[in-house]
Amino acid sequence: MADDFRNMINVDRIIHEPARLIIVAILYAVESADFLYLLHETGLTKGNLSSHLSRLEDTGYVDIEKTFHGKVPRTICRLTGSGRIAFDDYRQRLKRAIDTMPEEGGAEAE
Amino acid sequence: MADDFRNMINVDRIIHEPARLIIVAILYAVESADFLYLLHETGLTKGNLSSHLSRLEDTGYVDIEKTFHGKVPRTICRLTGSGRIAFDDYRQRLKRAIDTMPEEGGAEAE
DNA sequence: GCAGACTGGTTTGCAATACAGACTAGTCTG
DNA sequence: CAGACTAGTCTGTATTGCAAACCAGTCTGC
Repeated sequence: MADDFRNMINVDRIIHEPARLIIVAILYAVESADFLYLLHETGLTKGNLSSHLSRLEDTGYVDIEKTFHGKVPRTICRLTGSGRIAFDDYRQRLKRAIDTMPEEGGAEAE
Repeated sequence: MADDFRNMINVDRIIHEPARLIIVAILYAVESADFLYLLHETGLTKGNLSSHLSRLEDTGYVDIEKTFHGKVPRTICRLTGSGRIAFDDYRQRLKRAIDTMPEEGGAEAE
C-alpha cells in the first residue's frame, strides 16, 4: 500500500533540507536571482546561504554566474535543467507521500 | 505571499528526517508497534532504528515500553499525544508548503 | 550441560552536515 | 585617506545520521 510513503527514505537529501528547498523553489519561480535577493528572501545568514549555494552548484542543480554590476561584484543564480527536474520530482514524491500518510490510528501491529 | 512556504525553514527537524517521519507515520497509523515490526517496515538497520527511537523518546514523541514476551525481550512503541500533534502539524505545514510552491518560472528577481 | 547460533536490541566511532561568526577584497563617503 | 559599507567566502564547532561492533540473554545440538 504505502510504498509511495516508504519511498520517502530515498528522498533527495539535497532538496529535502529546508533551507535548500526554499532556495530551489525560489529559483524555480524566478528563473534568476542574485545573492542578496536570496539572502533576504530566505532569511539565511550569508555564510549559510553561500555554502548551500555551493552545494547546489556541486550537485548540478544551480548555475552560478559571477558578474559585475558596475563595479560591485554580483552572483547570479539560476536553476539548471536537472535542478528543475529534481525539484519537480521532489514535489511529486512529497505530494504522494502526504496523500498516503495515515489519517487515523487504531490497529495493532504484532 | 508564500509565507506558508517560507515557513518551511521552521519545520520540525525531528519529524522532517525521513527515517523518523516514516516511524512516526507508522505509529500514527498502528497505535502500537514493536521494534522488529518497525525494523522490517522501515528497512532501517537496527542501530539506526534504535537511535531514532531514542531521539523520538527524548523529544517526547513516542513512549517506549520494555516488556517480555515470554522470555524474549520486547520493546513496544507508541506515539504520545504531543507526537500525534507534532505529526499533524508537520503534515499540515508540508501540505500548505507544497500548495504554495511555484508552478512555473519566468520572472526576474533583482 | 555447555558450545555455538540466534534474538533483540544498545553503544560507539566515524563521516557528513548545517550553521554562524570571522575574515577578505574591494568600493564608496565625508 | 580613514572608516563604513557591500558582497561574499572560509573556518570552526556542534549536531547528525549511519552502520558496525558489541552485549545480555535464550535456544539448539550433541
